[in-house]
Amino acid sequence: MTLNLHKVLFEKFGYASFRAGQQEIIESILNKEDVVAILPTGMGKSLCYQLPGYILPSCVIIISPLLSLMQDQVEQLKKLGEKRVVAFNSFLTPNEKQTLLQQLERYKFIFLSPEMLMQEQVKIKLQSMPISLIVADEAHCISQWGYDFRPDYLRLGEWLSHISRPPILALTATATKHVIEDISTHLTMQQPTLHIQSLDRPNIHYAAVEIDSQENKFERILKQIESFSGPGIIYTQSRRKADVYAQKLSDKGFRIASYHAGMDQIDRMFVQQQFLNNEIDWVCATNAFGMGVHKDDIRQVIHDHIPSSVANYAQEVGRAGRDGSDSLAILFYTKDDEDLSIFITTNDFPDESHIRLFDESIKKGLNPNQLISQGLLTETHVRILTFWLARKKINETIEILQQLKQQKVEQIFQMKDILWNSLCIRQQIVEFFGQKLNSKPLNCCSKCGLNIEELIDSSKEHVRELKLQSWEKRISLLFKGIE
DNA sequence: CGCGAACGCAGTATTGCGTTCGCGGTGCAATACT
Repeated sequence: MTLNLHKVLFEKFGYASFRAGQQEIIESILNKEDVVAILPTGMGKSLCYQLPGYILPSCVIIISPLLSLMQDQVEQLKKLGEKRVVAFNSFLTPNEKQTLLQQLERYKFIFLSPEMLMQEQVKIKLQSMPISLIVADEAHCISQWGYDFRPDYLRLGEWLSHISRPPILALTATATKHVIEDISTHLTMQQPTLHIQSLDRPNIHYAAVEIDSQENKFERILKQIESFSGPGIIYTQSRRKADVYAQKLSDKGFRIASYHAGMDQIDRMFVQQQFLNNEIDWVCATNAFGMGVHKDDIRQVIHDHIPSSVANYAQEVGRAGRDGSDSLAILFYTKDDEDLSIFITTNDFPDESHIRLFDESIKKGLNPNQLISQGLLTETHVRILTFWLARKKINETIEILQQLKQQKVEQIFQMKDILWNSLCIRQQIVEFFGQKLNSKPLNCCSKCGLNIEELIDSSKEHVRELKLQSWEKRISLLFKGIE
């Protein structure tokens, strides 16, 4: 078995050895176990389902949260020479969809959103097909988005009960014990095998800096990107601020663009591509930016606010330093940041009046979409309430949503506490995810003592080494291609 | 909730002040229109 795996690894992917955790995960999958795998960003998660795909007899279904992520992975597989790969999503025309649906079993790797999986004709088709493996990519989304944003994530359990259920693999970079439980519940896992790598990223150095006023934040960020270079991401809390900062920094001569959900899909893809191609050095973005951005040499992640949870923070800073070289995660906060964070994360929640309004309109047989066009409810409200009121009584729904809202507020306080107290940031993050930190790197974080000058030197040195390495690697791949 | 921009007013300057208004994250799919 082991020999066989290495053979496939080399022949299909061109690697001589596995990275930490990969082999164990793949062996569990081939052993027909349900698996929850937690691998830090950049540790080769996709290989964990791609390789078994070549060994297992039938297809692999990958549930993916973002269209851009699907497109990326499809392209990646195509580059490896795989033709039997497809993303079944709304980029397809109705005709293309019908055609594809009729010949879906021809494909080896099929990417879908949870929303698409819930569609009746997709359900029926997948019921009739042999499936070897189901993968939940970025599985923390089940917990993070399912309850109050994209309820189709919570419908996966019901969906799974209607197909001949193969083993399931859940992949993520960040999950607490609670999130792991959520994942296994909603993916109907009985006793999943856990493969958990250390979440600590020793080459990421943390800093939290208090700023006396909102107005001074920009000047401080400017100073920051002048002294410790990019490429990097600046996270802001609003779309407008992302645009304003990007404009101001662009005027100062930085190669930068903004990125947020208010932009066209095309523009967003363009910015991401420019960043990956080193045509710009900075992206100033809301939390819309990041998932699926496979850029290895991100040197800085700057925050202009307090993130809405430790999990979000870990995801965002985790995008730095995938190449292993020293990187900086620096966060600027003012004491009043939390007010806006609380407002933004809880504002969308349907309250009791929304819930009763929705319930009454359903009982009267009215279409809830009317309430949207009257401006009484948002689309998200309707989606969330449709989900909960179909499963819970009205009073239970009110209570559940109130609790969820309260949890959101608590998550902000947890984040704030990590920044404000005097303890090591790294240690607190690692412990938040239920792990133990064995050792701290030099220049660990702003609370342990951080010398940014030293970081700049060492990061330059490491980048130089890496460029040499990748040159050798490129040559070896070239020869492989000729053979 | 809390901030900043825009507005309105006074009334003889190109500013000052109080008030109102608008804004504030994350995505899918499908539809309508060019």
